[in-house]
Amino acid sequence: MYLNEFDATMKHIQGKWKIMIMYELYERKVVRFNELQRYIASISPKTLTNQLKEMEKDGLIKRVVYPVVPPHVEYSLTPKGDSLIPVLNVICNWGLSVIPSDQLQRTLCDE
Amino acid sequence: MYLNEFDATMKHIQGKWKIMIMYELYERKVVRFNELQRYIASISPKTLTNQLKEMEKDGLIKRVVYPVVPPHVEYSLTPKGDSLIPVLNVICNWGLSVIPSDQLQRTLCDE
DNA sequence: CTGAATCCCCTCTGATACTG
DNA sequence: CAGTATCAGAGGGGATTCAG
Repeated sequence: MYLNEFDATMKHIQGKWKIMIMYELYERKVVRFNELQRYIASISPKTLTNQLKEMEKDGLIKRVVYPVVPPHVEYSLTPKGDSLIPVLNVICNWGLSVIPSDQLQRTLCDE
Repeated sequence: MYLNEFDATMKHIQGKWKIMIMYELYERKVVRFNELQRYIASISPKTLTNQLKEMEKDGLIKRVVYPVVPPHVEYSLTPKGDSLIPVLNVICNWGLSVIPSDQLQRTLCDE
């Protein structure tokens, strides 16, 4: 089977919210579960959990649990997650070139 | 909503076989339906049709019909499709960096 | 040869309620 | 606060058959 590398990358970024999660972690460095849920307005806790678990398993993000009450969990990008950011920018910039400018609302490219 | 550009690009490359189709068209320049079906061994005609239609609608590929019997249809990349190739290479190369080298069978990156 | 039509399955995601 | 449990829906893709 061909295209292993392509699929390898795609597996990391497939998932409706992963890029948005990456973006939030990239911007804010350290974010809690509840914050992600608020920033990404329409995501359900179940889906957020799923995406975070996959990303953690893929080595893109780090999950740190503080054993306190109430629970406190922090998510952040790993170096591997950081290394994916430039790739996302390339993807984003190509998209920029194919969207009619009057449909652009806000760009995250090159931020 | 954010991330318009990213989603715009992703819409173009999402679909289980689109990258493989892109790759075949990039390598062979002009390919017929039946050839694609053979090159991409396990794709069903229905799925192949779907992917080609979407890609044509997205402007990535060009479809030329010769009104003869039996039918003769040729597919090729458009300039827009060509412009996506470097993006695919970036994606592919990142994947190359995260796959253990002993799992690599064949690379399409930088070809 | 190039698809279209049909049926089936399966994964992903959403909505909601609940727990330690 | 940070999830888990459960139910449900939509869409993508596979297998097969048929048509112009």
